Amino acid sequence: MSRKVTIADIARELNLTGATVSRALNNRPGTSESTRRLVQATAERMRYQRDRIAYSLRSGRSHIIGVIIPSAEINFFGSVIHGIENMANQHGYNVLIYQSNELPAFERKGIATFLGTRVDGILASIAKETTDFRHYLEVKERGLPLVFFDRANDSLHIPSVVVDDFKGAWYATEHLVHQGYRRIAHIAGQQHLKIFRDRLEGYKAALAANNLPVDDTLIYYGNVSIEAGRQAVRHLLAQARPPDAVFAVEDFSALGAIKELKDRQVSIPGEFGVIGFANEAFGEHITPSLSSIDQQTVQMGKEAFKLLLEMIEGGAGQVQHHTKSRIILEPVPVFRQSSLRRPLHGGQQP
Amino acid sequence: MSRKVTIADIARELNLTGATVSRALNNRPGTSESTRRLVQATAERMRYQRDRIAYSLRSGRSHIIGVIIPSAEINFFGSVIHGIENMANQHGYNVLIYQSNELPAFERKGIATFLGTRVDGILASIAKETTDFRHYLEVKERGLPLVFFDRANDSLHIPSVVVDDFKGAWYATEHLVHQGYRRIAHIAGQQHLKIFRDRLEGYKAALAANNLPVDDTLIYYGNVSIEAGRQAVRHLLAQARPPDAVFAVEDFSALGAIKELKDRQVSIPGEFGVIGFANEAFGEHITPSLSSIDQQTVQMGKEAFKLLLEMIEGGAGQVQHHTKSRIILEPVPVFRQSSLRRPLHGGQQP
DNA sequence: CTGAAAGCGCTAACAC
DNA sequence: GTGTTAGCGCTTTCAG
Repeated sequence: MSRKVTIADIARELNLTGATVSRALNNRPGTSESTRRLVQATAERMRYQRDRIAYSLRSGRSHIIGVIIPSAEINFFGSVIHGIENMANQHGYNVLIYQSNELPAFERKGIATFLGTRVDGILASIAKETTDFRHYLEVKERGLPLVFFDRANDSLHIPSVVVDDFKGAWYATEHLVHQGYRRIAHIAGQQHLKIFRDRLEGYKAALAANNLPVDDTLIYYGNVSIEAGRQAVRHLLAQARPPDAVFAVEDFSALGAIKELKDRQVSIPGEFGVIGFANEAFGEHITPSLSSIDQQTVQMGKEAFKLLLEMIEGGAGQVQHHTKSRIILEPVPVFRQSSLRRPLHGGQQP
Repeated sequence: MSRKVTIADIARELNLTGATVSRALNNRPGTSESTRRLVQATAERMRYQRDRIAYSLRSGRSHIIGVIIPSAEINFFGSVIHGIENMANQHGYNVLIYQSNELPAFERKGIATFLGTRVDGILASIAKETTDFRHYLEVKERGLPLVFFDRANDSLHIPSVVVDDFKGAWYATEHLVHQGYRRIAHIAGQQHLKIFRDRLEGYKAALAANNLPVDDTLIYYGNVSIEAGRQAVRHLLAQARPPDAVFAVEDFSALGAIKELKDRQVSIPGEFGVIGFANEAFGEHITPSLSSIDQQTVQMGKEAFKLLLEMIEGGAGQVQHHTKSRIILEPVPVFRQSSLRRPLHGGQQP
């Protein structure tokens, strides 16, 4: 085990002192051009590598950011992490992962270890079970930069990066209208989550804007699962005036709906149109392929890191005023077979 | 920004000295029961939190492990990370993520930053483009615990956790035999990757063991993609004596094969059986649903961490001898519609 | 332009 | 049992 080479080693080698070597390595003023070059060359030769722990202790900066996600197993978050890590890496930061498993207790533990590790900032997506947000507010009060992504909570006044769920739902619903569907149902998600509420509102608004009535009997409240999608279809088709299309709050409900419709020999998209939300990987491969709304996951990760970085570098105090503290990404519709019964072209409007 | 509370603060509060407080907090011998309790209570009250940076600098241990993966966007790795992080968390460790993006240059950079951060160990899955393994050998020589997962390289003699690709391929192939298929083709992957070579060998061995000839014209060498799967089917069906089933080296090729077969109105599994490898999420949802071999991703992450932990705690030197340095996980067949043309039951053997 | 010295917060040796 | 001291590796005053 070859011992690590330290600044002291280099200093000894060159008959200098640690201070000078440090200055030279960091290109700080107060060293002659020649010694700086000499020092840097020897450092290279000796394979010197700055000890970030010591650096952190001294400087108070770790160049590490902490990221709290519900689970790395969920595709969506893997994709966001991808965006975060790539951007962080470009800026000399590393990424510490912590999974909440959707439980507030883990969130608190994650924040605690992050504080101990002196991360320079925290990115977080709130756990489903979290209703008390004090641990997040404490982070803010400590002056540690914090940015939410995807699952945010506006009332906390903490910067966030989210996708525009309202608009995405609007796009999805309006697309079904343009495709000639007239009774459009909605499979809704748990209403205590803002993202699902927003989608419901977007759905309603798009109907209204297109002079279609909002019929509460066409809204099915489920729990975001394949089974909920199946149940929704059973429920909707049993009605006196059944719908001819459905916008599902996310892709798994949409998948359940498609499965149930196929079981009942309802042709998609001919008799019935389906569109989901999230653009999960499977949507492209099922039959019929699933139309959906893409949430720009990688971009979300990148924007979240950039916002955090501004806060870190700007000094957390001022950021609230100087930087845009709420970034809303544009959802991107992805139209596939499940909702297309007429050719797509530019002039879709009536 | 309320300043951090340190051991010194507690000591001052109690008219003690830092050393005693430290001992008490860490339940180390040499403190009276009463003071220990007192100290711990005050620490709690003052919301003391141990500074891990200082701890690390002093102790040389960071309780952080570094994980190098090709990309967090790939499902498989997200799932492994899930296993790693959960297990690490249980043992008081945190996980630093670094993506290689399949490039050795990033791997080297990742290792360098990990060394700087004094991670206690490294878990890595080798990038596809990596052919020179010196950076990994250096980690080993420095005595820093290192474990490969999934993408390993035996010749380096570095501990690893992998799934038994040979056996998985054997299971897949033999299953097709048991289902009555007699001319079984294989869509192979790039042969410079060991995992793909092993699957090819498992396929051949299973055929031989079942007294079926290994016919080289039934092996298609592709590049692991949907398109390769389609090409393979086109190629195979054009032959004088076409196959009646195919074992694809992974699920995307299998998916391509299914798409092409459906386009050609070949009935699955009646006329033609298909099985893949990896048990990707989409396989369950396509039509027909895809049979595959599960790679135990979460388990892989957990085992990898446990092995690394043994090395960390045991002292890296001895581990080579004391611990099982190569863990081979049992692949788990998942039989679905694409390969089932007779009912499954216990007595499958002829 | 360079050196000496202090200190980030913690723990481990060695006193007492 | 508790205190004193030193030091992990680095940066940053303050002197020279």
